[in-house]
Amino acid sequence: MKELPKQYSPAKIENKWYAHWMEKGYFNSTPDNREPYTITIPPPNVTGVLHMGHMLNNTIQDVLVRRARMEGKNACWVPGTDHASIATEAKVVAKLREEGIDKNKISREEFLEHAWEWKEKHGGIILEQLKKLGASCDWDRTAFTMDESLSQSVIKVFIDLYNKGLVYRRVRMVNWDPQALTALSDEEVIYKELNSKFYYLRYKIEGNENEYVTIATTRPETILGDTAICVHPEDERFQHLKGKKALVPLINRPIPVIFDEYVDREFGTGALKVTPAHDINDYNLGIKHNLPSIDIFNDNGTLNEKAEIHINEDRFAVRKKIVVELADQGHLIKVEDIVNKVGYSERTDEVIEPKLSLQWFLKMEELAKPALDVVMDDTIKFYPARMKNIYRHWMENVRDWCISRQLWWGHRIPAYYLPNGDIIVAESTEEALALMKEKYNDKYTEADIKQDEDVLDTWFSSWLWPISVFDGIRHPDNKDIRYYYPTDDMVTAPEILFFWVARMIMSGLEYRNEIPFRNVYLHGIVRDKQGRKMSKSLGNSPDPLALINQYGADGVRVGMLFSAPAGNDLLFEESLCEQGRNFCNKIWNAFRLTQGWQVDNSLKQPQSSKVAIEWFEANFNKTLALIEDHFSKYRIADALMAVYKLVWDDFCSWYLEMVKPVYQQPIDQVSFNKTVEIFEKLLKVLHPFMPFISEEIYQHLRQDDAPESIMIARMPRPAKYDENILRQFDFASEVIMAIRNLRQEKNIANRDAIELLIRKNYDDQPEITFDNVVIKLCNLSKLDYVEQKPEGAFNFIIKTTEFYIPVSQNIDMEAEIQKLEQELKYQKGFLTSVMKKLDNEKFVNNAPAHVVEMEMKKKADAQAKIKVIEDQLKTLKA
RNA sequence: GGGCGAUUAGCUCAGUUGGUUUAGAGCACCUGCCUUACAAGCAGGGGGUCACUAGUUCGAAUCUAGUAUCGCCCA
Repeated sequence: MKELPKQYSPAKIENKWYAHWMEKGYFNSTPDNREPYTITIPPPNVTGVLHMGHMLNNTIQDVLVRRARMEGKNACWVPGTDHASIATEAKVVAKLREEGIDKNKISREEFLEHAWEWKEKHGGIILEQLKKLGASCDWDRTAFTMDESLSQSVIKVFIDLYNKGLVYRRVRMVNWDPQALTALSDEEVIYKELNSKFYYLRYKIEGNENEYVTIATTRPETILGDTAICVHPEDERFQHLKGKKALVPLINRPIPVIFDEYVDREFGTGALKVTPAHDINDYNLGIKHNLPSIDIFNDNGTLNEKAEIHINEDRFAVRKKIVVELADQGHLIKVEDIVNKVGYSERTDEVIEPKLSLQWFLKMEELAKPALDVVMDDTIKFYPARMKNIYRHWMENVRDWCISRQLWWGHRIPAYYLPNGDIIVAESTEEALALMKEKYNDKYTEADIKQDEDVLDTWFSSWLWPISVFDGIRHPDNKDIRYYYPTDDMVTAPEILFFWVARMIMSGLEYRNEIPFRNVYLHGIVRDKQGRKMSKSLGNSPDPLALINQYGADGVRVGMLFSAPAGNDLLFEESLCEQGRNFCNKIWNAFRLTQGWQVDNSLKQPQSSKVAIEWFEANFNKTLALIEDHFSKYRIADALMAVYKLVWDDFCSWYLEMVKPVYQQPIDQVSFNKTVEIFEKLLKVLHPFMPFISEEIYQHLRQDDAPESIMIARMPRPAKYDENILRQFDFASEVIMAIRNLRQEKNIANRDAIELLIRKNYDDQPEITFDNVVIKLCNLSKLDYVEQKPEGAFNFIIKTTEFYIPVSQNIDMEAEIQKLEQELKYQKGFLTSVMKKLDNEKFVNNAPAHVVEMEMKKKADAQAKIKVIEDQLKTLKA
């Protein structure tokens, strides 16, 4: 037999098996008569590279998919990427700039050519990286949100929603990103707490030389866009200002003083400057009081001519300058420190400018209601369930979704504008022309219509993902969509619950009249050990591929899952991967051990091996049931831990030690075959978590008639098992541990054989099932049952059975007595606590019968044990 | 400011409608071992008044209220 290395080395093995699986097409799925199991990947950003969050996300999905496949389901995991409008466009613009090309100087078509070129070259790196992790995606189905079929689906949906009156175009206050030069949805704005300054500014009252009104603001540069001062109608301090006008400092524009209960009298000075063009609340006030809006900003965040001063200077530069000017001219009363929240662009990290802008919106209210219902009534189950509350809160307060973006990379909005202001929404220019002709005859020609320049929000394509990857929008009755939809599980992070999960549910209900998935598993965010989010700028994120090189994909998968109890953020530590790698090594060495055995088929199976096998099988079935229960609750970390202990503790530490032949002795045929069979079953249970090493060893062990890959083998199902043998083993293992402990305490080397004498009390019959195992694991030369306590022996008590180990050396009687007295004290304390309950009439009367019974048994056990200890103490002291 | 959730061993977490030996796991830690599968290992061990206070109950880590601290979401 070939010599196996002492240490498992994953690199070559992992590449070999992944290539093999691909070649055999095991990842591919086509509809058949089996039950489907479907996951659509949360499409990573096409500009992205693999980070730890993806590792966790995709490890979980792969575990679920591989398990389902082994359960005999037709498993389909659809991979893909989204086109990430803003991020990709930013990358392409930057690349062009490096090449000396200005985006503004080239046409839309030329730009898109560059963008596609970039995508072909750099997009999808992340999918290649997922292969290193072992992801069993059906790569033939790889989708991209700008593929033809998915693009057409997006356009179709836009048109349909427009025709239903759910999509509309309107001037509204939007979140403007002055760097990306586009509007963003509310969800793309991240509010950060900042230490800011609160400037108290006084405005002169028109016509009164020495009269002022003082306001407080964090954004002094916006005074140039003020169109009113607002105070509370019941505020005594400002009654005299009724009908008066204030003058905006520096530019002396008169603005009215208005009265509205919106103002918080306690906050600031109680007087509020109103800038309708640059604050959402002011905007609403402006509408109510019919105020003009003065938009003082250019799209790039510099001031425009409406500001009158500081034209073309940046908003933050102007803030600094204007404070000085206000101070010089006596308008600045004081400056306070204040903590406030400022919105930043999720993509560019630029400070968001609230801006009035003509944009496309999707009405959410009607779509949200049914999407809320299916989650609240558990048609779609959330794991962890508490996320339902968060979901509900959002869905009940949902606002219309701004879906247009001032970008080129993405799905161009299919709206065509006519010279008379009419809008035609159509799938193509040809169709738009046809519709125009229908409506206006030959009044206009193609030259008169102009398509909207903007594209749709990327999420407006992602929200169709579970449908569009199966082409279910364009062809609602195709075989794939009918078979795979609704999908089974959606695995994602809570941070995109609203961006994505909620909207997928809406679109699913709208376009399939059916939920998109049955379960949503929300895992936490991967953080470093100090609880900080992993990020490039902090440099606290390990490189996933480097980790895989170092610990193996199996090791890293195990490490990720160990730290990921359901729903919690996980604090990642590299040592967890090390633990995963060590686990691989343990499995590998168990394999090496069995490989080294010579089989002698003339040998009779020892009783100890027979009983070991019976015990292991019972234990295996019990654990399988536990693992299934964990999976049913999406407790994947717990399921893994159960497998880990089953393999390491039960199989390696107990079972193999029990059946292992003496060094250089052969093993009998029956035990060998059974051991291989057990090992194979364990590998199957391991496979979803550790696909590579399980396949490698499976291939060594498998018989010719077994499935040719563990990937397509069947997952063992729990069978009935004998509780009795588990109980007997528990007792035997207690005895074994006690003897090991005693050997260590008394310095008796393992190679020195010892004798064990057992004295049963209370007429108990000896249970001899595991006696041969005890003899073997403890190196006993003799095991006997006796009536009398022997002289000159160490002893211990388990339950009410006394154990003696005779020795020639002197025994420290004091120490033995002390040990027994300590145990006696514990037992008496325990008995007291039990008696407290049993002496309580209310307890005996009210508690359920089985609880009282249990307490009675505890009492009897404790009393019996106390008596044994006391008897022993008596003899020792005599 | 509004809402949600958490607080159990040094760390990360279980603890399933309140009752299974006066609370469990993994890691870390301590002790002893190079015992021919594995030192990426083996054998053993210590460690918690379940955040605090009151209440409900025969019985509370578990239910209720309040307090403190932390986290997340939203404005």
